[in-house]
Amino acid sequence: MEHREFKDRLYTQFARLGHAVSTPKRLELLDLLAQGEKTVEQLAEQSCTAIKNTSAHLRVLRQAGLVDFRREGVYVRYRLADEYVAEFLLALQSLGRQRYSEVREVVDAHLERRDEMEPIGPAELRRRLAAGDVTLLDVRPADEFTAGHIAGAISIPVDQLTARAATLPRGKKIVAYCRGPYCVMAVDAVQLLRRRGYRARRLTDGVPGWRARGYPVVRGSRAS
Amino acid sequence: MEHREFKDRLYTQFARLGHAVSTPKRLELLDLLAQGEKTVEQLAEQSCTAIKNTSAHLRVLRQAGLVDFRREGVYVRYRLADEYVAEFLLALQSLGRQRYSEVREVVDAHLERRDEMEPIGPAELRRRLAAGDVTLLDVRPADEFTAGHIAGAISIPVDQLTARAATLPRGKKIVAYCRGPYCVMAVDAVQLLRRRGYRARRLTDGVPGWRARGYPVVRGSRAS
DNA sequence: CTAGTATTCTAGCGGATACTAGAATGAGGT
DNA sequence: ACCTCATTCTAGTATCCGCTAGAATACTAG
Repeated sequence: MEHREFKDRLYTQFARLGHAVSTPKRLELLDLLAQGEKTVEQLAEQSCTAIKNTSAHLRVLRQAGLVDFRREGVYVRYRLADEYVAEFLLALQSLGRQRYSEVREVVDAHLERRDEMEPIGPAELRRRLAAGDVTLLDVRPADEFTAGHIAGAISIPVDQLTARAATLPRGKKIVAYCRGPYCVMAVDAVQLLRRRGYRARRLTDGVPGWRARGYPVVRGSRAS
Repeated sequence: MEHREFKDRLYTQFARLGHAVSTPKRLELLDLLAQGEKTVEQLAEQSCTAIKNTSAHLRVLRQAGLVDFRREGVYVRYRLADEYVAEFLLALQSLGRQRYSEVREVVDAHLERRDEMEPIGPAELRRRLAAGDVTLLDVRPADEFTAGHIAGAISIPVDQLTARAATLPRGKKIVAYCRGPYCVMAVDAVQLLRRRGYRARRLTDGVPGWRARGYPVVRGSRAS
């Protein structure tokens, strides 16, 4: 077969992608980067990995063309190479959730309270935002909010929520979101808010899932 | 961090998927299986791999939950676990094409004649099929046609095309398709048909891409 | 220039895995 | 029961890769 070499080359290229996402740590790093640009140090801390190790994984991701970086002063900031990488990540996790009962079991075991959060989907939230009858709360760290948040959201990182909950309007329902369906911050936030008497629910997705639907995402530190 | 174990478990699961598609041979096997059920022997032959080796790769794919199998007499027939696996494959290859100039270069170098084939996309083909002004030709092996083909297509495997080309209607335009955008069979078919005076074009996609759009796919050995 | 910090590079170790060859299993046919 | 054939399992080897620690690089501040 004269086509052998062609096929080998072609599938070798595609396998670069597979190789890049064949490791738990790299998938976690990509998920973090889907929230926005981050330094090596931030990535290492947030993924509980040694910096050297993080750097090595980032090197692999860079060689696979999934991430890009730029120097900014002393720091090196990494980011996803483009939005299609984020979409691919979503597709991978979607297939994982579908094919692996272990994923569902692990998530249910750790976020067992999830069903009680009355999770709301992106489509319904969009309608409610348009109707203006919900307060949308981004509980991620402030820099991730700045890097990109759902239009109309206000930012209160979950570790400041105890102190700042009182600033939230009492009457309206609150919807909290965080990094994505496997992130605990929104779950914690909803639980905290409910204990204080707010009517709070959890968004099933994070910014990447919201953006993938073509819904509006805003950059900047202040929601209007 | 108490969540560490949760995250590790979760991303370890997702990494199973990545690991499964981190090898050229496994990607090639999945692509072949996207055409329909095949025996180990067929897969080994069509991927130019030793049977033992093929079996080992299929084992990995099985453990990753991407393929399923059943015994049928002496043979073991493998198939994709479900349609979402095929969609994921398409997503992976789409990102690969987008991110890797090597993919485009390799494809262009090997299928250099591709642009001359006046490739037609699925959406346009669908309109033309509805209008009834094209003959749709499936040039894959007969068993892949039987396992699933585009509604309205007729089957002439590319290696029988020389003998059977005369049965094609002269007046209508012909659109040929094969396994997908990286398969050479349709390119060869179009070239052969044009030398004989037919007006032939090539479909940019195969059955998996057609199906993923929700367009009609038919099983069975005869197109009506 | 020097000092300090963030990040990358290099080398070594241990575990995983792709490939190969030989043995074993499982189903059908005689 | 026996034989045949498709497939899988087991064992062995070479290779790759993830982790770790020490050295080197790149930038900033003074």
